[in-house]
Amino acid sequence: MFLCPAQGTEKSPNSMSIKRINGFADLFETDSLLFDFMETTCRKIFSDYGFREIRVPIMEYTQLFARSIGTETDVVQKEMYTFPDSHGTNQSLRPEATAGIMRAYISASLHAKESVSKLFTYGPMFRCERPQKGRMRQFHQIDCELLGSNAPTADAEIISLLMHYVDALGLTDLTLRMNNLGCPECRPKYRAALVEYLSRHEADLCDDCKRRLHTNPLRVLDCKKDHDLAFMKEVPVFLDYVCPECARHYETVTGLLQENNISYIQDHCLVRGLDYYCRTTFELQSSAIGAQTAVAGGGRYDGLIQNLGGPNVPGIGFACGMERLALLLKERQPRRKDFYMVCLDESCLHTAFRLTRELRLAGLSGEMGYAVAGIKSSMRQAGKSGARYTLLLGSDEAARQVVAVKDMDQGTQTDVAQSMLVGTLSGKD
RNA sequence: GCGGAAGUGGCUCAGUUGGCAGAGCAUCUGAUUGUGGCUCAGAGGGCCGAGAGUUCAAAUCUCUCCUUUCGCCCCA
Repeated sequence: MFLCPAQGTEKSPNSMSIKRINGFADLFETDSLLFDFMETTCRKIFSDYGFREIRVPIMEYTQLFARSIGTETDVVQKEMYTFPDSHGTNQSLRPEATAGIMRAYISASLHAKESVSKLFTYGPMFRCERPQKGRMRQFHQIDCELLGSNAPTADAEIISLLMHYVDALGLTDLTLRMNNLGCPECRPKYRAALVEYLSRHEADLCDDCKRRLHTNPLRVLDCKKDHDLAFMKEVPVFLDYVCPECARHYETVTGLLQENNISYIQDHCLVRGLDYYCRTTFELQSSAIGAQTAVAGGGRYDGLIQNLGGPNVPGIGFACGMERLALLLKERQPRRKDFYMVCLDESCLHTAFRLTRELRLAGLSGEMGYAVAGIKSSMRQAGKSGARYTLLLGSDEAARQVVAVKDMDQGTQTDVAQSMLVGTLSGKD
């Protein structure tokens, strides 16, 4: 201790508390229960549809994301957490899950083992954006991918699953928006026509859209500022450029949705931020969660696996933002504990510990006070724990240890032999 | 990366023209009640985000920085 300098009133730097990283959240019980609910419901429903869980690493080589998401996207350009490994090769925390799943699919040659692969995962993703409501730097997504089928029924099944899932969570007031993005045959023609039209009105576009016109012209379509401009009413629509195959595919998908009472809004302005999407595109929106309206989004990505060096296998999938779902979910109550063990006498502490352990091994849930406290504060703790039964363990005049079981709902109290405790509490359920 | 707003006990926030740092809730203690929830009394707990400046005097005024938050951008 003599090495320590005299402590004055100055605060030593070591005593400063370490802060949480901006955009990274701590989830305490209330939020944690919401995530547990979302995950449990997800596992149940997704597996009912034949999807299997896959867990992929949260880091991949940066190149994987660059090639799948698109080198020009903001996500790749400036939002990824990227570090060199010991050989100097860049690796990144995943900003989304699809790329990693595609890589795993190719690595494991799943296409050779089964014609169709239905996979889902959920977990943390990382994007270094400015945090705001519904947008964290570490955020969580549920991700669902259906690989190996280009059939419209696959598209409809994926959307049906998504709608089933949010319904099971008890969410209403969500809007499904749909659009057809076409294929590498027809989309470039539309894109060219759009750029040609918008270039003629470039002077009237907002500053963001002037930039978008060159980086991602389809994005101009869903600009909030320019949407109501007069010349936007005359903007070329994709429907006039779509090839017959894409048109037929999309009509079948939307027909299936209509037949099954899955309502949606046809939104010609709906586009995706990531490069790999084609044909069927959809987004699930809510107006109740702030500026970030998208709760889930997805679509078809038929060329992606081949682009990543895999076989030419089509795919469709979606990602669902769990923080955004959580904003819409009602608070969930923790499961009620069966008992709270109060020890009234120092000589009973070991017995209290043993009885608590026996009750737990028998499948009952509960806690015990760790030390003998005053009856008042002990009862207070018992009350706060919310447990159904308070167990009072103490010694009588003959120094025998006795347990009293108090029913916290009815206020009744009965003495119970130690050997009967498990049976008594189990029987009361 | 760019804007707006806000930082005062654990939490939610008052704090007047600059003049001793406050309330409610929570926590703990005590009283009362049959051994918890109600009521009453009391206590602990603060570098007023950080640093400079103005002033006899700054939580308060000025500047800088930091953090948080809501938007823009982007995305789920």
